Amino acid sequence: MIVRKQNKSIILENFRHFDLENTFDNGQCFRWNPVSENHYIGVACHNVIHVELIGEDIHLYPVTMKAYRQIWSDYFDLARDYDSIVEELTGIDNHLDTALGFSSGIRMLHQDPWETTISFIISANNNIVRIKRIIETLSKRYGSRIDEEHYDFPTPKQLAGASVEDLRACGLGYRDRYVREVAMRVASGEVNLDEMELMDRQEVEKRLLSLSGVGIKVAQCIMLFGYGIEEVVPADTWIKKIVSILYSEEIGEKQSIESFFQSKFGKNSGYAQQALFHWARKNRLGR
DNA sequence: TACCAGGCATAGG
DNA sequence: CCTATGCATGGT
Repeated sequence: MIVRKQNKSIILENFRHFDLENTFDNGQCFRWNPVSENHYIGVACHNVIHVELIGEDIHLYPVTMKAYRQIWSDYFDLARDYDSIVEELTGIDNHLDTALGFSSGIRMLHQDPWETTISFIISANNNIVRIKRIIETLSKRYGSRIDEEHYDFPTPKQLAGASVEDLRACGLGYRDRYVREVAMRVASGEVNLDEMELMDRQEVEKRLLSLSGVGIKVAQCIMLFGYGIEEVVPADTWIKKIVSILYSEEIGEKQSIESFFQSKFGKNSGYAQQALFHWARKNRLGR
């Protein structure tokens, strides 16, 4: 991989496996928006950052070489060899092959556990457009200003400063008290989401499930998108629909979707799940 | 206009 | 242990 700096940009030359739409509009993140087909802008890691495909190169800006090494290489998971992941997943199953073709170039972002936790509490029984709107409102009202039009995701203390009524006014619906309770527990230090980075899956899952508004599906999303635990398979309505339509003959009578995926697709089941989710949602499977 | 959305907490069996 | 139900709000 050739990385070079030009003015205020970091340029990844001739970079493979980074499709902007398939990465930023696949339901893993909520603060990225298109400027044009080959240009997205997002708020992540306390910054506003552009990602633009120019020719065969990916441009990240404004980014210093130091920030690239310390923050963005990890956030965009740039060191990972996605070609080998796709290669390992190809040829197992016709449906997955179709989904992988449609969902090419997805990168699994390494997102902040706190932001991921609150975001996926909000995601419960909700749609992606509305989830994004709510998170934008929370950031504008309680987050720190980054530039003229962008606000950072609120810190635990900033969010804990909002009452349930304040939160309800952000359009959270019945999830207002979940968000408040979790913000209070994290702000007080009773729950430390960062130290959980070092724990194993079982312990992370147990702790996440102790948070109000976090059930198994939301916990799995937080583990996959916030803690980089790749083998988890969040089973939302789309994945359940996929299984019922495409794999009902194959899956065991009382087998969980996760164990079905893991036995079929192995350690990269989380990636397989994300490709199938994206393909099903964009093609309105079963509708 | 109904139905649905990256489900959860709670009550009842 | 299990399944059933209510839930705020707005997108489609």
